[in-house]
Amino acid sequence: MARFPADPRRPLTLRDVSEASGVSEMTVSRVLRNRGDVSEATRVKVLEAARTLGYVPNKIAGALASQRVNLVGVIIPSLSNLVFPEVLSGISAELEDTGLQPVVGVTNYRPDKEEAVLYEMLSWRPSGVIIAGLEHTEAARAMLENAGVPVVEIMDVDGEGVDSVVGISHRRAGRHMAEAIVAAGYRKIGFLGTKMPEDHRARKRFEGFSEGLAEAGLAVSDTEFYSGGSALLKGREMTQAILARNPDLDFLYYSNDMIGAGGLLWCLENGYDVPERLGLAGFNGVDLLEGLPRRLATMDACRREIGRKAAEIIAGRPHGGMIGGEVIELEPVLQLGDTIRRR
Amino acid sequence: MARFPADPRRPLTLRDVSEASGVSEMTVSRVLRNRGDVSEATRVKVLEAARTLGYVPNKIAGALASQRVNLVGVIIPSLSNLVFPEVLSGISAELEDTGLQPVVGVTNYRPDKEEAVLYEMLSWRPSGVIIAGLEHTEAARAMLENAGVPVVEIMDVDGEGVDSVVGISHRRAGRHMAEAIVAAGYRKIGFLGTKMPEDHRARKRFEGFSEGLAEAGLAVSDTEFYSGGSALLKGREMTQAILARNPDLDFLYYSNDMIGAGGLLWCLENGYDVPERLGLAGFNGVDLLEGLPRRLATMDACRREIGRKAAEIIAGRPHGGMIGGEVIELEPVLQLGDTIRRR
DNA sequence: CCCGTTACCGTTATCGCTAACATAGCGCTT
DNA sequence: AAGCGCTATGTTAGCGATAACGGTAACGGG
Repeated sequence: MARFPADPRRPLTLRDVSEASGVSEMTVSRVLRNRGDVSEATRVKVLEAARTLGYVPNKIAGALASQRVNLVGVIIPSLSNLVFPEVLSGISAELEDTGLQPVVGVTNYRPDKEEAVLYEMLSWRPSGVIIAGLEHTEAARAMLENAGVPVVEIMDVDGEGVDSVVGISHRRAGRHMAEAIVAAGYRKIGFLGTKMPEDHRARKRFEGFSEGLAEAGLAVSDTEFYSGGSALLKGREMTQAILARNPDLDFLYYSNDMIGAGGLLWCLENGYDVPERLGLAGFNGVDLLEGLPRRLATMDACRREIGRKAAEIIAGRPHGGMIGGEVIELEPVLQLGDTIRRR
Repeated sequence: MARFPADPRRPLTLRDVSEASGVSEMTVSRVLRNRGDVSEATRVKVLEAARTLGYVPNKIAGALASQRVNLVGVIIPSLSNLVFPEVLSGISAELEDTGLQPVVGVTNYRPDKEEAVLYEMLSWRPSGVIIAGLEHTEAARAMLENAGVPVVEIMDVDGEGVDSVVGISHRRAGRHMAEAIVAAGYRKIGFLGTKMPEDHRARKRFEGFSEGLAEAGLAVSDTEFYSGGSALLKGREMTQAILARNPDLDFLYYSNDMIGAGGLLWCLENGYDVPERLGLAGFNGVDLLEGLPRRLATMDACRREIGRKAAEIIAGRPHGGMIGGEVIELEPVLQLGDTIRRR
């Protein structure tokens, strides 16, 4: 892999390839991008030269000249939540052969971090932005509006979006779960969730859940919140705590499957009769649940599908075409599992 | 948020800000990058103008002009493995206030995908590359060597690196586990793992494990492999299968904690005396294990620490300074938990 | 033999920003 | 008053690619 140019440490440019193959830079550029007419002979010559030199195109220069960037910014709160990697996988799959590529930014559920990440992303002039949630700082919202590229807000449809929106209604999801629980005859219901004030979706589920209970003349009897740590362990601890405080609860609704799984394990170990004496339910439908001793009731949050649809919208917009934003609401499916009694 | 320029849809540039604030583009650039001396008065003026216009700098142009890119490419096999998000979190934490920013690429354990992702990343001329594993295609290796930026290969030290290497020896990890198991008096040992031929680290653990047993005059009595699906569930199924085939096994070594956890749950449900009659161990030390009925024996793979150290190396290299690569080997810690008997 | 077509390839002018150098104004020294 | 050293700002010349257009060779029909 010898280097012809004078300074062996200078990074390679189109010119190096052009000199090595005896054609103009423009022709090399055409070959490398498969664009325009190039004779088979020179095409082979150029590719050969590029390969032996080990040339890697400089997309920075390319993007500046063409005003085109094949990146899609994806902004999510966390990677350790398991839900978001699944959304990502849906996005990647859909983007696979569109020439577009996702770039991920993580906010840790902090609005200021989200704003910073968004700013950073937009400074690379991506072809589109996919961002979790509908709640943003004022500045972030302004940036999204003025970005001049398609924006898709995902996960949640309960609120006003900037452009397109793909998600589920967490409020209705909570309400549906409440209805199912009431229908199954449970009456003294506890709620266990995260303490994070910025987890708007969990909050909306809780609100919808409360409303659903209210319609049946019920209310949440007790709540327990946590933050940080191993979710499975927290689920155990919280379950123990809430049941110690309130032994006559007959249902526990967890804001996610992980703490729900922890609660389930704890209940089984401590001899609770699930689902007769005590019902349990989580949220998300993570496939981890399949390996549990009993299948926890949950609701599938359509994570992969949300990713797919969002990517589809970005990929479908013909280069900045500002068509009106669409709102796609998916229907989460209730899975009763083995922890809600059936009759 | 009014727009002064003629065409209201034209993206903003430095010139717009410069005209709005009455100074040269260069001065605006200086203000926005906090570089060079600018009087407080003009600084305020410029920031004000930039803010009201909603200007977002164009890093593409900036990078081209300055030959500097604040991105670090991070290439990992998967996001659903839980291990890699943790590595990522270590990287992000360390990069937090260096001005550098990680950009993630996922290979799905496919060498050809890895090569493609690497090519794509290098075409953006990042300041460094962090890549999982030591095994790459020939072309990928050549790209890494000629990239002209620091490269850190992570997770594994059993092999030859391109530049710097941060990880643990999976071979020795397997061997240590074997020694601990033998020392605890187990003799008929089964191994359960992934089928993936490209999971070199799991393979190396298995090899080291076999060597460790061999030194005590033992061998792996039976093996069971899987691919895809819910790891927890697979752990159950494999455990059932291997024990049905080979009821006198007295120890099961799992290649990761998830299938180990599934196995543990299955064993407990089916009345196995763990750890007396049957010992179990996994690998990784994921904190999910804390919520299990019993603490699975495992070895911490130092995931966060690996991320930190790798990022530290990238951040510490003064802009392309090609100092010789360092090799940092971390020591995984054996945690006996409750599933290896102690005497 | 001329001219229009087609197929291929080169030239020129940016893209938006920053490195490096140039310059202007100021206070102070000697 | 000239000269010096600052500080604050402007000017110039690219960075490495691509868009848009221009040019040329080869060919064929009239």
